[in-house]
Amino acid sequence: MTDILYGHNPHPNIVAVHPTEDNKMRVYVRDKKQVSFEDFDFFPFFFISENYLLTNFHRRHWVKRLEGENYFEHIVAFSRWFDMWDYIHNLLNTHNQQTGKNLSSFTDLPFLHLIPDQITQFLIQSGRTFFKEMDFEDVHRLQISIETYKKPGTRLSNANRSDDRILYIALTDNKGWEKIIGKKEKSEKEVIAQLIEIIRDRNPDVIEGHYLHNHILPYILKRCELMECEFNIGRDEKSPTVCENLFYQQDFQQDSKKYEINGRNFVDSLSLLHNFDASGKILHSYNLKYVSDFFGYPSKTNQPDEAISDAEAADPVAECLENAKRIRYLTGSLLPNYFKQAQIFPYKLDNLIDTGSAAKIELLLIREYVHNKYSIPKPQSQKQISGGHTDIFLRGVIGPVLYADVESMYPTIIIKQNIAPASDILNVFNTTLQELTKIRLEYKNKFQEDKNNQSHYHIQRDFKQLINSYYGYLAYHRGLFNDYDMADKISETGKEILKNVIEIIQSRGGKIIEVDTDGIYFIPPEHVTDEIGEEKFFQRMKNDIPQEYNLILDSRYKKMLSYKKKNYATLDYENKIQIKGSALISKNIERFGKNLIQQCIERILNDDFTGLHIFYVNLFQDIANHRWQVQDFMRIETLKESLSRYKKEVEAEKRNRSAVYELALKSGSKYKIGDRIAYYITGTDTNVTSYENCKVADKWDPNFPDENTSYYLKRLEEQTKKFKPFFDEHDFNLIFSLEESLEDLNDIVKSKIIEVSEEKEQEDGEIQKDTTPEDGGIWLATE
DNA sequence: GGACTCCGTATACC
DNA sequence: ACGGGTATACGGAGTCC
Repeated sequence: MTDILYGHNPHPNIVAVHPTEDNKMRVYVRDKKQVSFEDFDFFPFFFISENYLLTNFHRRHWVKRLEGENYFEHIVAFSRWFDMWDYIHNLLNTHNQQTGKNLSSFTDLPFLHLIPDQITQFLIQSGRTFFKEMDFEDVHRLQISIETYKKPGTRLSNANRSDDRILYIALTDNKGWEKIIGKKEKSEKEVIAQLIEIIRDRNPDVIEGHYLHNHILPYILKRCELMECEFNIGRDEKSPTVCENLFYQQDFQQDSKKYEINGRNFVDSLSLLHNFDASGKILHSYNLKYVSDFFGYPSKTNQPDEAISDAEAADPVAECLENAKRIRYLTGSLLPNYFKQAQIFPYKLDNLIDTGSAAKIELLLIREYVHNKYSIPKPQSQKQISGGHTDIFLRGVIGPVLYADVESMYPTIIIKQNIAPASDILNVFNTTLQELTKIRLEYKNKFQEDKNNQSHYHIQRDFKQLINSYYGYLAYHRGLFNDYDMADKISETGKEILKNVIEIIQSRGGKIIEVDTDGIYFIPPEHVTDEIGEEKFFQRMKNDIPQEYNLILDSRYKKMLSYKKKNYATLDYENKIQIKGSALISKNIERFGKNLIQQCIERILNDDFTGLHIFYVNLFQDIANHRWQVQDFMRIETLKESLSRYKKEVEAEKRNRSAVYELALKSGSKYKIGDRIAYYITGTDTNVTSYENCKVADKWDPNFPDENTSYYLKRLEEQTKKFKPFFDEHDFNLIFSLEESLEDLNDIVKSKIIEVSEEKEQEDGEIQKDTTPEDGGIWLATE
């Protein structure tokens, strides 16, 4: 039943939806080249639990008792959006009177469940979704790039300054059309008028830009405001509206503006990139040229027959057009993923882009429950559940190494064991997971067939993430259908599977290095000496585990530096090094420390101990003699709460003082949440209290360096200490000392491997407790 | 005053 | 508006000798 996944209404070719003034929903449909619309009834609704229904509400509404015994067993519907809110205000008042509380928001009413977005409500109610029966290229997408003038001497163009203005606007679309405006037009007002005319004429479904919400739209709207003209580009001929995303973080209001336009979708390539690289480890910047090149934009410099002249490169008009093309390329690669998702989830395209997985999963459930007129549950109260299994067996420099993992372990467990929330009577959870898995595999195969098609890669990647979130949803404290027992069952099953694989590897003569949740690093048995042997060994091993779980040989490595649980580095057969773990790559470490760790890992993995020694000596002396830049030793931290809240908490002794906040308070300038402050440690004593001895990085003067050398030398030692376990003490002291060795260190120093459980015994001097598996000691005796 | 523990925060892995 | 648990590093504050 794919209706459960796509919604039960087959209405094709929907490209936009918005509410009209008379409380209908206007649905725009693209047929070949024309866009038409039709208005449909819309009944705003919410879920409510018995006993809380109002008896004295006289505006038009319907109360429906839903089937089943889940907590929210009534749905209340209205003919007008305003009436629904009226009802809710009455609910709040009644509740406040009865309880003496002073609740101000519907989110505080535990007996009410409301989906706050009108369009999403409509899509749930009607079973419609966007883009059914359409191909991605059928959607008409327009890219926009603006070139602004800035007053000489200023850093950025400012729409508020009368001198600054829009010079050119470049427009492209996915049909290959391109246009520059601002060359012929006499005034900025004419440029904007021309822009509006073009948008209305071309009539795109999607308007795309880089920094669309933070730069392009606010700039254009500000200029329109100053010139007292409308930017009415909506299909209803209205202007964009701002949704001040007023989400409150403690006592501080953080504003992030988003714009909406009736009848079209605004897509900011920045959001797509942010979703692509949420951890911030892949992309080094969001600069348009950099990111489009990263995704493989065929730039002119790569095409010798179309050589780019210097004049052209410096031409702002050409550059502006080039930017629009780069946006088109970027969204062409990243947007199909959301196009596909929009066919499934009841969201308007632009809302879908910044929605989390839990919300998506939940709306699939709710849509089906509404369709079946079935009651929906409330969240279970929070409870600690078990997680994945992690362990480390060997520390040191080890090779060769294999990495095996159970493919999509948690989702597979859910499907194979038919796990679903107890409240999910209609079995939507498991059904949708299976359907989403099919789609993921379909796109994974498509990508295997054509590796040039990046959009297939992105689709399978995001669907994989979504599928993996099904486990997280079960333990999500706000999830209506959460079920902690089921989440527990999944992670316990996962632990068993992993322990089973560990035993199999050990029984076949392999040695485990490190395991985490669903993957295992191990040394193949000695008789396995090459890639073919490894593959054969793995296949034999694989036969020992239950067929429904797919164990795969994910990768093989020349060497591995195993440090602690979740902290290691690998060296592959192309000599590429990958470092993992917060102890080894944390952003919290100063740049010099990060460099040091990287050098240590690189040189240890390559047996270059002499080089490492020289590097260490040089670094030590650079620090001791202030031969470095503030960027090398400053630390950057983000203000995570408001200064007033910080002060309050410190005074109440609920929180420790912290250097960044003290600096922000001292400076007197206005800092807000999210601001980043770079600072360094001053003073002379090694063990200074950092919040009393710190300065903003800008104030460091290379001519009068006042950084705390002794503190930073201590930091240096702290980082090098991490590598102590890899050597005998004598060897370690040869590398990390200032003295010159008479011999070549590469001839005498050797890195070593330690059995971690043995080490534990030695350090603690304790009898080993039964925390390790009963067979843990058997194979340790070998070698 | 140093060594130790405890605790909260930040970051990373899967 | 918001998936989860497991793990390491680190600074501050309190405790003990």
